[in-house]
Amino acid sequence: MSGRLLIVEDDPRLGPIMRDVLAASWETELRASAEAGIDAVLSHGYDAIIVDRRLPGMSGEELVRELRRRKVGTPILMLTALGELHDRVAGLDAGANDYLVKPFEFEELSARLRALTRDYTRPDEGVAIGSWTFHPLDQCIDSPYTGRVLLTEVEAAFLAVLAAEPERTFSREYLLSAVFPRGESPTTVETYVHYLRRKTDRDLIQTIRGSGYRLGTPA
Amino acid sequence: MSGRLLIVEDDPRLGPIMRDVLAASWETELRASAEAGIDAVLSHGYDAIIVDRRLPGMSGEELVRELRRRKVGTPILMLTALGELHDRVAGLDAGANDYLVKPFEFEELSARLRALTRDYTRPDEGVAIGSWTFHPLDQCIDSPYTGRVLLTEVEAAFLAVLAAEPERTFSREYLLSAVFPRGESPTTVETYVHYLRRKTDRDLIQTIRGSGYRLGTPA
DNA sequence: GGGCTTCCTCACGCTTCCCTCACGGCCCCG
DNA sequence: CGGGGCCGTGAGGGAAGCGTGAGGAAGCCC
Repeated sequence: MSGRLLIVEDDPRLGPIMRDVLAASWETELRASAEAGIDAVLSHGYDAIIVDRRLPGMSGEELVRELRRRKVGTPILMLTALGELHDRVAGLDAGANDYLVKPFEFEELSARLRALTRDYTRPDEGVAIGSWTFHPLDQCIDSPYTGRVLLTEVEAAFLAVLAAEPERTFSREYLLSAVFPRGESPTTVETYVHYLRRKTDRDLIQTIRGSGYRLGTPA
Repeated sequence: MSGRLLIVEDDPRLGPIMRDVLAASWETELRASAEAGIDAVLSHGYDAIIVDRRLPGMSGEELVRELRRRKVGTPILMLTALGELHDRVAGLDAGANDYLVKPFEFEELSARLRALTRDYTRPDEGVAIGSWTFHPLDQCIDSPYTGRVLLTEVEAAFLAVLAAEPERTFSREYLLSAVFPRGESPTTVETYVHYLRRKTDRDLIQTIRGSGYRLGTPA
């Protein structure tokens, strides 16, 4: 199982087929409209997304643009019946990472997904967060001033999610589903923000009132 | 100029053409064999690599595999005359990030390179308002002089409406119905103009007496 | 088994924000 | 120059969102 995959496809035949075929190697989820897709991404988080270019209402391209605008960095593969050059260019420039023309073979789709989600840079050196250095594998975080602080498993997982995309603001629901797979109480998020802030410093995690939390120093 | 690009291509006609065409947006370098390509990568570092699948001696696929084995994470686009499915799958599984079949159009090659090297984590540029830069999603506004100011939800929504059409003068009623869906008191508009002016500077929003408000830069 | 850490829930209290209102100043017109 | 409509500004009530401490349940190590 390579991770979580979202498919945004309104074709009532192709959608379910893709979902079922790819279910062999992915935890797949299917949505039939761009709006539903955005909702899903913002509240759950995926490792890859397949988007049909032609969707009822908001198009696949607009969907991609909206997600990129919201700083969602998840790899996106765009799917289309149109093989024209300018369509492909437009799709890629909207923010898609790859482009596949229908009809396609599932084996190629699988290979492209694998290529998109491969992670070549698994840093062991740690991630910089403000003046701190976070070591996900060692579950600790260093400061040049106050030294090293050990984190618990959940604290480290929580911070890792935020650190994966430092510029992005994560909603409460996203964090909840990303860190706590079973539906925990929403206030748990606040508690762990509190723990991390107490262990490090108050400004490590920023509150965006009404939206969620994000890392670091906007000032 | 998007960065440094390495082309590994032995075709004495196609290689130089690619190098010259892509030189418009990349600092390009050309190598004619896999071995020379590996040398170049290990000693220089690039932001993207184009590899022909068919090369004299060591193949493009082996080249990719070797680079990945050495933990080189640079995005690689593979190029080939072979359009067969199993070739494409093999190329991607070797570690290439994308695959383009000859003959191709340069515009698509460019678009795919752009897609491969795009950095989603860089902060978006925001909307310019006078000397300020407004970031709707982050709910903040930057000034080169006084730094960043955080806005509340309603303040940001209010400013977003004005910024959508910077040249337009918005009536009080329009702003009221656009920002405050339920019919709020008309003076609320004045209050939020006031909040925004206090947080930024007096000239950010201009009063058009008898008509409404518009964004700065009067002339 | 006892004491410790960790994980998660809950409820109280506080901060922040939203919106209203009333007063006072400014501008333009008569 | 005086008056009336417009607009700016400060204070404040109410509510939503968030922070924080206490505490119970479960696992771990002695």
